[in-house]
Amino acid sequence: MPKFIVADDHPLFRNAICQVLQTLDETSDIVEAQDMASLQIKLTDHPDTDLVLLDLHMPGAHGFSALAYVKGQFPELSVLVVSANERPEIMQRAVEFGAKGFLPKSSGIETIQTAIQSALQGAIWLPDHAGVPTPASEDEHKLMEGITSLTPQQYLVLTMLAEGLLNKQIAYELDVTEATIKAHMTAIFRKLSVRSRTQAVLAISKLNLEPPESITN
Amino acid sequence: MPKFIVADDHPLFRNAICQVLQTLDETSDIVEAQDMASLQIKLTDHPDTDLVLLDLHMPGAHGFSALAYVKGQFPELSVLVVSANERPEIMQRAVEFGAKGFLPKSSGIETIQTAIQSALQGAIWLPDHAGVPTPASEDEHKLMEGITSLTPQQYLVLTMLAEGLLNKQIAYELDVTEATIKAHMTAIFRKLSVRSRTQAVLAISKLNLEPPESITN
DNA sequence: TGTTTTTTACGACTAATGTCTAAGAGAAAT
DNA sequence: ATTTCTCTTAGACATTAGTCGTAAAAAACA
Repeated sequence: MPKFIVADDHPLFRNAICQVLQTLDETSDIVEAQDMASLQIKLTDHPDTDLVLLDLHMPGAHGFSALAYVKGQFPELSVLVVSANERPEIMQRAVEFGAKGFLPKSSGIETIQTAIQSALQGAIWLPDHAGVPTPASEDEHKLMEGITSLTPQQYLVLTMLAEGLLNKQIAYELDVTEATIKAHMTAIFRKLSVRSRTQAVLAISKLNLEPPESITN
Repeated sequence: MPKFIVADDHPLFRNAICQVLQTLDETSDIVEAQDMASLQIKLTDHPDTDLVLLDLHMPGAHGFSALAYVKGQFPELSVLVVSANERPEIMQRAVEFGAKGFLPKSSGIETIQTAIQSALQGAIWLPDHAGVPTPASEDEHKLMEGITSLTPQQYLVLTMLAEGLLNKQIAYELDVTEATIKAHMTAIFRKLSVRSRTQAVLAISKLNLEPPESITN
């Protein structure tokens, strides 16, 4: 009776994945999440989850930073990245950054089954066309480690910063004082090895897999 | 006797392109540029240029923003975008944003010749695998228009902002007062319809074609 | 050549950011 | 039960960022 969490903001696709999970094992325990906030909650509520199917484009998820954060919060958790992206480098990066594999959304049912089976058994799975590994730079790893070390609240603040919000606005949204946000900012800058919010934004935008977000819309 | 400017920071590739231009017409007048600053100078020195072969990844060029800026400064100029990127949406976008076509760096010599001939004659040229057009969003066009309207100095300041530099650092580099940079910033924000440097950085990072720049290194 | 228009530049002022120190509350781990 | 970590806030302070009005310089234009 494997436990899954399917994290994807597209209801149709989420359903499709759940269907496939059912066919694999009818006793599967399946939980769904549609954004990073709900994923956080589900992960805390279900610490014995065997595998998370993670879309890196949900609200609150900024590309690989979402993967880094989840792996930071739950280091032992198995994560299978699911994305519409088909670029071989991206697929390789997912594994390099701690995922059990990369599943393109264009995959057929058998492929999805194979990938999940593989991930459940602890193996790495990648599509045939994933190509040869192209290692990430030193800086990229440092950045991922930084995000890994962020606390939940810090990650939340970072995502809101990445929306272009002022400290004042973030404070209002989270119902805390501006002083608190400033404190979080300072902590975030330290962990990401940057010196300003501008540099923080630049840093995490380097982890975005989809180039112009609007291009894929 | 057509006049060309080949703008690419990779010397080997620049040479290769120049070779091809020679084979097309030995009387060709060919000028080279290796970054946006030198391109700016060459364009001013050679106002009768027939075609610019523009790489969108040169120093100072932030993806499509470079195309927008060049077209803004020289609206009548023909530009053929040259890039290692192979994504169909990106190729379509180049044309949508005013280029005469998109030439992948992986192209063979005959292909390159065809593309240049086509561009010289005023026609649009795209690779066979460019797929169907996927129009850019309203916001994207607004943003491109904003960049188009930037003055040379403003564009320069914007690129330095996109490097994560402080106003003070930009002022030092350009040998002007911080007050001047601040004035430029305000003007840039107006034109890009943003309210802070953070939002400006977010805006132009949406025009970056290659997602994580370091991934392709 | 004389006249707009644009670009670049700057100072003064206000608002937003970021750092440091310190400290309380609560949750989680040992 | 004690320690550790996170989240929270405050105040004081220093720096950075952003707006407005204005003026010189350069470019475009008549």
